[in-house]
Amino acid sequence: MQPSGEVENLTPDLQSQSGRSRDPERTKQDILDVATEEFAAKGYAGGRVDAIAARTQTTKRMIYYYFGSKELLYSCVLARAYRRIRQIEEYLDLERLDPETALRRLVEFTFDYHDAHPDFVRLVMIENIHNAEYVKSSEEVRNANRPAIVIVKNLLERGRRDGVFKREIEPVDLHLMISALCYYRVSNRHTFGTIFDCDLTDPRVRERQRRMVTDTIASFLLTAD
Amino acid sequence: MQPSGEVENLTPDLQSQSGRSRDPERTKQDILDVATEEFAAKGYAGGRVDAIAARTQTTKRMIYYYFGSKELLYSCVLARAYRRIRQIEEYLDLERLDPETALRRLVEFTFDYHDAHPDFVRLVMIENIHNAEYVKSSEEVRNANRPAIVIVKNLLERGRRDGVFKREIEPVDLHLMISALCYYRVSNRHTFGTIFDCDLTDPRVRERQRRMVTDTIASFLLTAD
Amino acid sequence: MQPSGEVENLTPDLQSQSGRSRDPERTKQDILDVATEEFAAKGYAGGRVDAIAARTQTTKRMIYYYFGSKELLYSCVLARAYRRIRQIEEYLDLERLDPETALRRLVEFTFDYHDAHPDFVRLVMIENIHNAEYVKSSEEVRNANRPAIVIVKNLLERGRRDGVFKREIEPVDLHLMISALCYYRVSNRHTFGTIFDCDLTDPRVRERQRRMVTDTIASFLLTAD
Amino acid sequence: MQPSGEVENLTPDLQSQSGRSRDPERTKQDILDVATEEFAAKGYAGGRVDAIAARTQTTKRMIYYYFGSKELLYSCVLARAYRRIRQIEEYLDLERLDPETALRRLVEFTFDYHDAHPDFVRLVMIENIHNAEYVKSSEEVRNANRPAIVIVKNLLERGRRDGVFKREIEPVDLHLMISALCYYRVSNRHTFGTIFDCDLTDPRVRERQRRMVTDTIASFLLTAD
DNA sequence: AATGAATGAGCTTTCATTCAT
DNA sequence: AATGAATGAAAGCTCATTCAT
Repeated sequence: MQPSGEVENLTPDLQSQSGRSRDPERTKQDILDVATEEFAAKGYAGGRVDAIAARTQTTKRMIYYYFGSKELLYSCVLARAYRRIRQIEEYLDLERLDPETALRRLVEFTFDYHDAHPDFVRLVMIENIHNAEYVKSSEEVRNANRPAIVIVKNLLERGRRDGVFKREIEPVDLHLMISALCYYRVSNRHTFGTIFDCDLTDPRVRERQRRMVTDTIASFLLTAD
Repeated sequence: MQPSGEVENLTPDLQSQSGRSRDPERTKQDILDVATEEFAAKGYAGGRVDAIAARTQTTKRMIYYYFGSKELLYSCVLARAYRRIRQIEEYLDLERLDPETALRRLVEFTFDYHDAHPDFVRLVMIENIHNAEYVKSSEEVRNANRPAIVIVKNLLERGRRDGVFKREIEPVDLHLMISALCYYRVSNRHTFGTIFDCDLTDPRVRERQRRMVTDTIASFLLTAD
Repeated sequence: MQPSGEVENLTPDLQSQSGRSRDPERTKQDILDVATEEFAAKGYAGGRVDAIAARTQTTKRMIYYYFGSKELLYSCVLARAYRRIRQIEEYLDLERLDPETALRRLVEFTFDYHDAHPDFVRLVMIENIHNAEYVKSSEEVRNANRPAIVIVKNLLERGRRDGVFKREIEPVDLHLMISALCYYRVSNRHTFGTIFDCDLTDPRVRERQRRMVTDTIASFLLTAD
Repeated sequence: MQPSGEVENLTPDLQSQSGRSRDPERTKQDILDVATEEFAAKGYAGGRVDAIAARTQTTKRMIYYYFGSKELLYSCVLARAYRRIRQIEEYLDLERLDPETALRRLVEFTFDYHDAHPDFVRLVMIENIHNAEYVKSSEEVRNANRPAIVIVKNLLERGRRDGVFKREIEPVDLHLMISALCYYRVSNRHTFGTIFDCDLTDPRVRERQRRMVTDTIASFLLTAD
């Protein structure tokens, strides 16, 4: 396939010797990466096991060997996606900041994460189309994500105690608003962008909306009727 | 000959009395109603032409007779859904109200419409999964929905002229925020509800969030840093 | 495929015009015939839907169109096989004959039917390998075959009343013995024939065994310890 | 990584302590025991190498290491089953008994063996479904079982010489009848039991039929037309 | 001698669609 | 204008088996 002559990027991985991959864990991650793209792009029903296999170093048979079924593969994709957002959330470390700064930081982080991970947003969309069947069945996902509310709760209490936050609001409701404002512009990028003729991926638009969303949440908590 | 179990060539028996239904337009609407439910419930790829036919007064063959293909049927479903929200939007009649009242009314209407039409929300989700391919191809949908921005634009101008709205904000950004806050709690009902153990369909929750969302938008526009 | 020249047996069936069969009922029977052979030859698990399709005028798809699944096809094959033996049983008309003649006629008929229908015997073997799951589920098969016991019961009563039959015996036990003696030489044709080096399909062997089996049953009923 | 659901590469954990079992012969017997059950239960085509491995102390790989292929494993299962019935037959020791007693003993032994070994009966059924391909190929099986005819032949000759047996009958035919009457009630337990609503495993039924079968064979040989 | 990892080939089944009147 | 019958193509999945040490 490669003609003779100088070949610079001779990949030093052992795997292609006689077609067998040496590293099962790497193969599994490879499959998960591709499956994430496929399901995020086409949905669960629209995603094709064949298509995943074709873009992988392995065969379709290996997908079943490692994951058992299309459904189980989808579960693993989703579990990993939810695990990742949670891991990063832990780095936030809002406790040391004053309430308003902490709030702004939380919103900005949420904004940035959604903006940077459209595939995660799409997986969540797809999971909602399936009535969250997998999330309902996975205690892991539920447990891993609930702490998000605790973070918001602690922040709210601190802000109110300090007299900075003027509003009464349920932690879950605040979390919902922040999520909504960060999620929608990614999830509905295509319909909204098309209908209103604006490019939601444009960096300038992103910056403008990032400030607006943060200000909206802040102005709500910091004022009162 | 066939024992239990579904077999394709089940004679359609009584349903299509004497073989043909009298009213083609009614038949088409019937198909569209069922198709809307099916696509909203299962997505485009997950939706089954057979399943639509089975819950219709006609046969699968008629779907192809009237709509040509699954894709065209989906287009019609989407077109109708977008047409409907637009029709109702026209009743809003915000011009006669003072800016703040008009703004609150706009948010409340948007909130109520999304809350009352989860199938519409799901169709929009599905269309986004498909990268808005249909919306991109349909001038009708685009034209019918753009006026929404004009409404917001006029309202913003009037509010600023009157000195009521203190913020500089792009009409499209305001529309985005209102939509996001109303859409997310319906679109992500299942994942959000499951993870944070709250019922987003509960009337009390709805009322609380309706007020909160309206206040959030209002407080943003009516205040300044 | 056929070279030019005189072609005597031009089958007058219309079916092969443009590849579509005109007669669905005939197609179904065709599939059932081939499926009977396939399942009888290879068992349920060993039978291949592809193999059935290949020997049919239709495609594999049609098998699913008409029968829904491999399992349902197998059910239909079995139902038809049981229906047939029952239909023929009704022609026996033992009532008019004296008890001994009637008994001999019953045995001979049973012998001949098994001998002439090895595929039926094989289907029964296969059904027993599957613990009669289909027979258990089919009221039709059970109802259709139970009358066989009534025939035996009536005959036994008549024979005892007339003083011809000297033995006390349960109808179901007599039926079992007759069946066993007629069934085994067909069901175990291959192992028995191979091990003991005899051809159980040889007409002379069949005649000898037919007489023997009949005499065995008769001698049992007509004598007493 | 894998949530619920069976996946192939489940680590075999504790089972093969330190990776290797000490006793190869014991392992082989273990595999044969499980394989006998599996093939007897599901047939050759229906039996699964995976299922056998799962219920064994070893892995699927070992089955291939020791037996080479599914087919060879099946052969070994069958060989062992035939070897066993033969071994026990040798204990019969009919020579010392008078002809009628010996005959009754032979029938009763055959009856009891079949009744006690339904798996053997099922293996023979399965082998017949496969047209005795294995038995045909195995000189061992053929040689080991033919003596059964010699036993019957000697008995018949002795009985006729003594004037006790009145019938002319081929040894192979007598063996066939005895086998048929003992085999059928086990082989067709499920279909016969279901259709005629009787439990052929009930001890009282067994006793009744045991006597009947023995009497039938005896009455046939001891009487003449 | 023994084994964990991997797999090609082929299985049953499903799907949107068209044929033929 | 309307429809019953049929179907090609491809999907998800399973099976006995071999690779490579």
